Amino acid sequence: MELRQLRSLIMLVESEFSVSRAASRLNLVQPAVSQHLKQLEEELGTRIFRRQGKRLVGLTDAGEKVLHYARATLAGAANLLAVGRDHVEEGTGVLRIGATHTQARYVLPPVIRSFREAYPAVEVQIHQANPLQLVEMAVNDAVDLAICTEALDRNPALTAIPSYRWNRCLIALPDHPALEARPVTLDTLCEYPLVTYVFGFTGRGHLSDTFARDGLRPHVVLSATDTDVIKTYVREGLGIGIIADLAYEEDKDADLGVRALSHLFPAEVTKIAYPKDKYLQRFQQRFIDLFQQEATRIIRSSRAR
Amino acid sequence: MELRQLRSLIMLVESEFSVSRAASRLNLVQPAVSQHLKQLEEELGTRIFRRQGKRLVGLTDAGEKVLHYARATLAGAANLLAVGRDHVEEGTGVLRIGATHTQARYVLPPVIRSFREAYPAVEVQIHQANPLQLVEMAVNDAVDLAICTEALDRNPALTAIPSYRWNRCLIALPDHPALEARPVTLDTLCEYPLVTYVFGFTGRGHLSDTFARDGLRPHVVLSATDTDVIKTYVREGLGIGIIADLAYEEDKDADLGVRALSHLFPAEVTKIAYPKDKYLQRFQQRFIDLFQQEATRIIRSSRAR
DNA sequence: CGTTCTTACGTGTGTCGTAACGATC
DNA sequence: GATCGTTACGACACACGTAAGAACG
Repeated sequence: MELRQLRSLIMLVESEFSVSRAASRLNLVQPAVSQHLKQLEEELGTRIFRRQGKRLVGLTDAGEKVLHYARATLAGAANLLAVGRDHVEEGTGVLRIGATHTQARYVLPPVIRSFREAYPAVEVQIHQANPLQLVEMAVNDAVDLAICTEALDRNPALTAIPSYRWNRCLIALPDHPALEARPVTLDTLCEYPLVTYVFGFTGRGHLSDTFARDGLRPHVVLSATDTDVIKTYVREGLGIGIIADLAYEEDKDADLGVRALSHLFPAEVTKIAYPKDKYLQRFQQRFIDLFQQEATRIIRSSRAR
Repeated sequence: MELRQLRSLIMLVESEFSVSRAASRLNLVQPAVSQHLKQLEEELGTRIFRRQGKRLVGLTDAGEKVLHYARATLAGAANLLAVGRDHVEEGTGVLRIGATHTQARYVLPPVIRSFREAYPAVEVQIHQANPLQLVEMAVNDAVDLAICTEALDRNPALTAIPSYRWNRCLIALPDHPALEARPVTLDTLCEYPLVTYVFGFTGRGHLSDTFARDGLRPHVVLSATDTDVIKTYVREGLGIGIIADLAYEEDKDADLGVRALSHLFPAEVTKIAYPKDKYLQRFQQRFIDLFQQEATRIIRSSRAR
């Protein structure tokens, strides 16, 4: 059994079972990959591919298990090489971060800035995705670190480090009556058309739960995956917005009224995660540290409101 | 990076850093292994071996990490092949069991018997060792399943399945006064010379703790790693014995008096363990099931006393 | 008929074994 | 000087690329 055979298997799966595409992505010719797959299946002595004619269209049950261990094997090999790189080309390489829109747009910029000062030779990549995608990307080593609030701590294959707590705030046009309520209650929020996140994004789960627990039905007129869209439509007068407090920017959002909502909803915890047993290079570890530092700064500044 | 290089690395470590021995154990010539190690070190770009002249004498810090991931990588590969074997040569292979003396001598025989009936083509190996060794053997894949009472659940790399509870009993020559005490107390046990297990073996830890908690100092005149030695010296009249109740055999030990001690000491739990994420072949899974069944039988028969 | 995988074949890389050399106790 | 390592070299294997053939829509 050879590592290249496993690479071919995995790339095949990630190429929707097109041998040709897998081959070109591996910088190989197609017959080479065919041979890898054939040899692997022969050595195992079991069908691992589902076929339609001579086309491969999926994995058998055995194949799924094989895929799992193939990933584990290559992950081990990758970690091994990472140990080497960490000791030699110190401070060079690639840092692949997976993050949701909220993180990428409002939290990461200052972290990235100080990281790039410390490690100018490291190429930083940010891959934006939704929480479920981020989990999968982290598990399959499509990113080195995943940052978001949901789902990360549900997967036992990941180590998730809690980084900071946040809550929501209400934004509205400055003259909107909702801003006047003392205090703002769940009922207040239900009186007006709401603009907030799509389910599964940025704490929307707990938000819906809270309304439901009080038997309330908020009138959501628009749900978006990112905060900028929400702000835009609040400015359009479509309704009042509920966003993550860390997404309210004192300077740029001065034209919007804001009220904290932390007394109404449970706090959310944003985490940073990576596969258990992954070898973290020094600059990756350093990035986590920087993120944690920045996180405490964020908390302080949004508490100030 | 090639798997054979990792095999050479691991075999080198397991051969006290003798390249020649590693080579012969791998059925290779010595220059081949030298080349593997050289290539590996070159590809990593870091020293991974500590050297004295041209002799390899140990690993650097980086080398230790490399070794860890090399093991993880090869474990993945082994699991992958196991998936294949499980689907093809169903019911053939090798089952390597690590067990303490008590398990091997008193618990396993009936399990092995029924397992061999079900899988006559599987070669069963029993490797006797102490609990700490068993943990290491399980982690390094020197055995497939490890069975003992201590230490197994302390290692996060292992899945440990609790199988059965047991406690101790007192054995003595039939006319010994200790057998007459109603009830037998810790004080009773301290009145006579004691023969029991060595620390670290077969529940000796909790035994000592219990005496210590009452401020008692039992008079241990002989400590052994296995029950047969204890029985032998009890028969010699050296003192009274404290052994695992499951090690008292109704038929063969009829010449010894016995009293349960479960009211004095905390129960012990024997576990069966294997590396997390190890692929268990069907017959391995079946062995665990058989062991669990036998375990419940044991409990019933020793409760009967 | 284009797409996709298989089969066939040649070339070049590289792995391992043999053998000679060097170092260390 | 015996043991254990490295270096040098050659033979065989094999992995990959090219090219032609076969199934599928």
